[in-house]
Parts: sequence; C-alpha cells; structure tokens
Amino acid sequence: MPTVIAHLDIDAFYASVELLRRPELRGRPVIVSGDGPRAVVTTASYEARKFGVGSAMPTRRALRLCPDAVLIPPDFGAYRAASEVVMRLVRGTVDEVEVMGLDEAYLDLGGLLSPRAAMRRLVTEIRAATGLDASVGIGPNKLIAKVASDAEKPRGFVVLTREQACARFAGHPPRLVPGIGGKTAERLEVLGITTLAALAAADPGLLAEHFGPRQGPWLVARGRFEGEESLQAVREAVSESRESTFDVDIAGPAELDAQLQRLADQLCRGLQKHDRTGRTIAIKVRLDDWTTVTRARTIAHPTNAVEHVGQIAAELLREYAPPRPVRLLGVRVASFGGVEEPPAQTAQLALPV
DNA sequence: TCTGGGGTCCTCGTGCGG
DNA sequence: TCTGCCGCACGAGGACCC
Repeated sequence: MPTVIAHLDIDAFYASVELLRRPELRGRPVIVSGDGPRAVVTTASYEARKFGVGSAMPTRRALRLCPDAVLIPPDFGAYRAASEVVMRLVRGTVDEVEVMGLDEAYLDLGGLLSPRAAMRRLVTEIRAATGLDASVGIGPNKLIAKVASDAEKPRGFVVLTREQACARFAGHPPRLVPGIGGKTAERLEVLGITTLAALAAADPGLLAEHFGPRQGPWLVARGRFEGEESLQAVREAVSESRESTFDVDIAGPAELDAQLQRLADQLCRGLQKHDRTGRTIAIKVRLDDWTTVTRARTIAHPTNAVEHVGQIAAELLREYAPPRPVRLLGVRVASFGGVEEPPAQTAQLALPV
C-alpha cells in the first residue's frame, strides 16, 4: 500500500484564536506580540501580512509598517486549549499522528479508503468545533505534504505526487523547502544553485564537498522532494530551558546573578512539574554586540533542584565573566534521565589492542 | 533594521581509555 | 613501554523550526 501523508496547519493560529474571542477585530490587521521594546511578532493576521508584517519581525518595525494594527499580547493558555480540541479531532480521524507544536500535525492516511474525503471532513469538523480554518497538504512523504499545505494558504487543500511537486516548484528558491534556511540558501547561491530544479540536478558529491558527507546529499534529496515516509508518534523532550532578553542591557555581576537565579528557579519548577531531571546544566549569554556564548557542565547525578542548578549556572557565568553588557541570559538542563552508572564498556571490548 | 522564547539536530574539536 | 588508532562523551557553536 502506498504511503499517503497529510500535513494539517491551522491558518495564522494565534491571531485566529484571538479573532474568535474578539470578533469586532475581524477584518482589521492584528499582531500577536509581547509589548517590550525588544518584542518581536509572534503571529500576524492575514490583514497585517498585507503590509509586510511577518513572524519574528521586531514589533516596533511591524508597527511602523502597519500603524493601525491592533497589538494583542499572547495568551498561551487559550492557544493550548484550542490546540487540544483540534488534536482530539485529528486523532479521531487517524491512528498515527505526529504533532508539531500547537498548530500543526502530520497524519498517516495509509489505512484510509478515501484520504482526501477524510481530510475534507476533518477540516469541516475543526471549523465547526473551533471556528478555525486549516490548510492541508497531501503527498507521498512528509516533505511534500508540508510544502503542499503551505502552497495555497489560507484554507488551502493541495494534493501532489513527487513528480508534480518537482514540476510545480522547479522555479522556486531552495528556501521554500523546510530545512533549508537563509544561511544554507546563501551558500547554495554561491554555487549557482538558486532554484529547486538546480538543486535536484546538482551533483551530490559536489555538494558533499561544500556541505559535508551527510548534508550535501541530503540537500539534493530535498530538491528532489524525497523525504521521510514514516511518522514519529512520540517525541520525547531532550532538554528544557528558560531565557530572557532584558529591556536594557545588564553589566553588573550582582544583577546578572540575580537574573540567572530567577531563570534557574523558573526552569526547575518546570522540570519538577514534568518530573524531569538532567545531568547537563548550561548557560547562554548574549552580549550587546549579539555574540552568543554557551557554557555547559555535565555532572554525575541528574538533578532538578534549584540550589544545584542555580549554583552550577552561577559558577559557569562567573568563569565566563561576560566582557560586555549582556542583553540575554538563559539556563538549560539537558541529558534527561541520565544513568548514574559509568559508561558502558562494549565499544572498548571490540577494539584491537 | 536592530533583531523573542523554546526547542531540535548537526558538525566540529578535544580529551580519554583501551 | 610507547604510539597510533578508534569510538565515545562532552562542549561549543550554529542552523533551523514553530
């Protein structure tokens, strides 16, 4: 049986949830964003996008582009609640689902007699239950499903074979494909690769010379719309972190330490709530010139105790001693569920002596 | 124009034990 | 006893995603 995968994506999710609560704003440009001087746009409604406003844009700039926009602070509790309703309907449609964040999911449609009809029905159900619109892409792998769902937003419904995807997007830039970001696109351009057709036709060996033995051939496969055909139902977290960007840069060690302890406290509460412990404690420091430095230490026994995490984070910060004012500070705990035994010796047993 | 927060994954360098 | 090699764990940085 051939693989059939759908990608479902709620249109302008956070902004749409806000519009449901405040129907009087319908038709007006809406921006969901924090309100600090360094805030960035979380989501913009389609009306705001017409002015060039987009996600991750500094909010001050967004407001210059669209002075009449209504600014709404994010309410993640409301988004989680809406997401739960959506995902319940998704799971009622198929058994195998890979949830990607609050507003999107991959569905394995392999067992369905009529995959398209099932997805049409799901979109109708979501609309009836929540008032939210969704876009759907259907294809033989996750990559094609994802690109297809993006192709005709909002309320898109696009079904593509691999050959159709190659033909339809041949002239588009490599950046269209998830996994190829701005930096990679720039490096491809240096090699004269500016379209997906050129990427698909590129020599994997040549790209391996420039991008490494794994990433080079992987990029060519992306250009050919070859991608994963199976879903990962359970995605276990591997780290948890808290970070914050200050409204004004901080230079004093005492104030930095106080902020670090505040973050460690928040983080450990979160870890305890999720019943997680980890062996690696790391800090992240972003200076006023945007250089970002991380420092990490791995300990023998997993922890989520604030005294422990806070103390190690403070030591790491003291050892680094930021040479310039700091705009962002973060704390992270990783290596969850670390075993306290020494590492296994199997590798060494196989070695020639 | 002045760049969030919370994540994942990859690459590369290094130190270590056998 | 010494050296080279190998695989691994770890640390740091970076790209990318929602």
